[in-house]
Order: sequence, then C-alpha cells, then structure tokens
Amino acid sequence: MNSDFAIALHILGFLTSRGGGPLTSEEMARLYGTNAVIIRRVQSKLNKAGLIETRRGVGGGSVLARDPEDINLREAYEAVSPEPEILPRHPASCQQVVPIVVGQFVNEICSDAEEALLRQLESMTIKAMDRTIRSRIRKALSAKRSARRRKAAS
Amino acid sequence: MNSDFAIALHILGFLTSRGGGPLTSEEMARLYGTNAVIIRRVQSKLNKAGLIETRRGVGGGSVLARDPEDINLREAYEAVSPEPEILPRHPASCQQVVPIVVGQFVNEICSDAEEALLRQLESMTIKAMDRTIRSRIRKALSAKRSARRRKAAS
DNA sequence: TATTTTGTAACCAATACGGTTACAATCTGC
DNA sequence: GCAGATTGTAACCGTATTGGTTACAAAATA
Repeated sequence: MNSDFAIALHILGFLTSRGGGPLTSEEMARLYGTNAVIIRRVQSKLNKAGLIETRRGVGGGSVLARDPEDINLREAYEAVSPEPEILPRHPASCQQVVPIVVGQFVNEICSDAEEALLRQLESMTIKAMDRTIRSRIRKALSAKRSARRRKAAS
Repeated sequence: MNSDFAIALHILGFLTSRGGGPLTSEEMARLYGTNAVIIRRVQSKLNKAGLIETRRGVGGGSVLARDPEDINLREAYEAVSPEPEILPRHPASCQQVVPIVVGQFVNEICSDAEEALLRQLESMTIKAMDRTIRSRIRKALSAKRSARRRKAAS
C-alpha cells in the first residue's frame, strides 16, 4: 500500500478539524511535513471522487464536499486506489497451465482480503476517525507535558 | 505482496501431487517456468519453517515434512513473509504529532486486515488447495481439448 | 493585469523485485 | 577419497515503483 491513503486521511482530517474555511495545499503540506505537490496529487484525486471541493486562485483551496459524518474511509481508499492494492506480483513468463491456475487461486485469496478490508473501512466515517485521532493526540500531548514536567523537576 | 507466497504454494502443491519422491529445484523450476535459484530461495525458507524436508546431493531435493492435510496456507504465508505484507509506507520526515498519530491509526487498519487474511488462510489446508487446483486444471485442459477439436473440425 | 492557487508533466534518488551467474557447502555413490 | 549432484547464498543487473523536487500552464480572484 502506498502512502496516498494515509495522505487522503490526513487531508480529510485536516478539513474536518478546520470545520469550514478552505485549506491550501501549502498549508496542509506544512501540517503533514512534506512537499505541496505530494498533497496536491492526492487532493486532486479526492476532488475528482467528489469527496472535497477545490478552487484555484486567491482564497482558494479545499473544503469537504459533504458532512464528515457522510464520508467513510472506503470512499477515501477507493478515491486514491481504484485498482486493488493487495495483489501478488506474477512472474513474467507463466504460460503453462499449472502456474496460471495457481496464480488465479492466489489472486482470489487476495481479492477476498481486499474486499474484507473494504468492508472494514466502510464501517468507519471520517467524523469517527477524527474523534479517535483527536482523543489520541490529546493523550500524546499530555504525555509529552508530563515528560517535560518530570524533566524540569529533576 | 511479492511472489514468494505464490511460489511457496506451487512448491507445496508440486510435492503433494508427487506424493512421496523428492523433487529438485531444477525440476520445480521447469514446472513453474523460472530459474532454479528463485525456487531455491523459497525452498530454503519452507525448509527452515519445517514445512518441507530438503536434502543435498544425488537423489536429493525436497519432500513434504508432514501430511498435506496437516499444513495450512497460513503456515506457508508466514514461512515466506515473517513481517506483515499489508502495511502503508510512511514518508521519511514525520516528526509532528498529528502525522504520527494518524500513521499509527492507518497501521492498525492494515494490521487488522492482515490478521483477517491470516485467519482466512489458516482455514485451508494444502490438501484442500491441491484438490481445488487439480479440479480447475482438469477443466482448463478439457476446455483446451474442446477448442482443439473445434479447430480441427473447421 | 498581477497574484494566488491548483493541476500536471518531467525528472531524480532510493528502494524492492525477479532474474542470472558464480561458487562454497553438503550429500550420495562408486 | 573422488566425482558428480544438489542446496544455500552472495553478488550483481535491469526494471518498476515510490516519494520528492522543479517547472510551468491553467484558472480564479482582486
């Protein structure tokens, strides 16, 4: 799995947290810690899939196209990877009967796994993800503060 | 997913069909249609995992270490990929809190999918796979014969 | 028109993979 | 012990994929 799915979740999460105003690719790139073009490539896919709305020019950027309660992780996944990700690579020269049949067999196992993943993703909304992430960030930050206090006390 | 899992299933399937006598990497490479070293790399992993027994020298090669009824696909999978295959690649420089937390979130989704795949694989034995593959090969060959007959008649 | 922002092409470095050659280690049989 | 067969593994090559960067056209605003 490439990192596009993770970036897509970041973008949708940023826009959910922002809750209204648009964010530019530059701003999200700073939040994520990468180049703006990396963000834009995924931004463009999410836009084409209808999950976000994007405008160019001054005051432009992206906003969520729908309520985050009405977007699930499967839609984000399929927006950035139209073809299955869980697939075996097949060697070039398999023209005999046995390898072809076994290859199809392995393909089916992978397709089943991909479908199970999609079902799992479908059951979680962006809003729910945002709640989970926020909660964990609070914990991570308070743990950091504790560590700083311990360090200052010593 | 790299092709090692598919090759592992080929090796175990070949040995099941053979049903006793050992097969060398050269023979299996011919059956699979690739170089013998490719086979040997996987052969070695299956040997270390205790799924096959391998001997060098004249009359050497590999045989199944157990009854194919007592080997399941999960064991084959874990023999060739000790670490999870379904994992997102993370960008190099993510030292901020949000990307780290979201990254862990995506990791957990992938771990869940990997575990689901393992459970699925665990439920099928090499013997059952062999039956499925044999049945499909028979179908494929009879379809081929029919095509040849149709071609000869025209 | 000038500025901002997206969209996308072109390219680079790093990584992973399948494949090949080569060779040491190990086993059998004479 | 010697010769031949077989595995085990390192080294290397070409290709494909990936994340990243630069560059620039297209589009939108003021």
